[in-house]
Amino acid sequence: MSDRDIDTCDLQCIHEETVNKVRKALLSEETIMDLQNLYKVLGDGTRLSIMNALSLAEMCVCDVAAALGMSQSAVSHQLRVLKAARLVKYRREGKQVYYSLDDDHITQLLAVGLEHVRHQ
Amino acid sequence: MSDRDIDTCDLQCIHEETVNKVRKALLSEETIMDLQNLYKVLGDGTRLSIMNALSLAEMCVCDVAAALGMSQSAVSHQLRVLKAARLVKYRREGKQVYYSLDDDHITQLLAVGLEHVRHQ
DNA sequence: TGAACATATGAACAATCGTTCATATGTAAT
DNA sequence: ATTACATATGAACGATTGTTCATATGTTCA
Repeated sequence: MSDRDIDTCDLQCIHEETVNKVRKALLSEETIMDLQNLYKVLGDGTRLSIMNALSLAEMCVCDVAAALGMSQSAVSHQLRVLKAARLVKYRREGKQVYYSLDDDHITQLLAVGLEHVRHQ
Repeated sequence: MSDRDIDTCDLQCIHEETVNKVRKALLSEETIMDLQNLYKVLGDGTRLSIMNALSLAEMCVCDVAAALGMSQSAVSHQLRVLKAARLVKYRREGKQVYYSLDDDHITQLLAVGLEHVRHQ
């Protein structure tokens, strides 16, 4: 009963076995959405620049703004997005809030992308 | 002469040494743009689903459409984007065009993302 | 408590993006 | 050549997103 027909589409030329096999093995919609959100967050030049900067040193918000030539507001907004995606962590010290990459795993995430980009 | 002042921003609270050190070590704008484009392409549920499907089997366009319940047009449009980003490759056989992931490197790119997502 | 300052956030506007619909291209048979 | 069909592409519309501007929050020091 778990094997329903393909009801969403009536195209021809289908390799039914392959299609059915693949359908059963697909990642859950939720996982896809999580992945989508992760890569979407990384898919912005500003945020990548921030990540790049933070991979070089822990920095407070206005350091990041100065290093990248951006407004404080824009940086803060984007750090919020990065924080929500668990890509950066922060630490308060007096009036400043210091940001850094969440863990080494994140560095790897960037490294794999860099490898692909440079592999041209 | 390579060490210009910070002219784009006049914020206070700057750790000048850190900022200057980081500025010098930042990736080039071009590299950032390439990375942005890569992750932006991956930052879409439809394209991730297609990648997911192709990681399970080589498939022709209408197989992908059937497996994911999408229109042929939408799939074709997205495959074009994936192709441009060198994430998938294709092979013509008669009227069909078979797509698959470009190489093992791409599989790794997805795997690292998956790891992060599941690491919650 | 009040001033100074680092950071965060809300609203809004411009730009970007993914889909659909219609149609074009290209391949294989008759 | 003409028909059938798999795939590709162009235009356009609606939705999403990143920035700016204005302002709020929260911390330190006098």
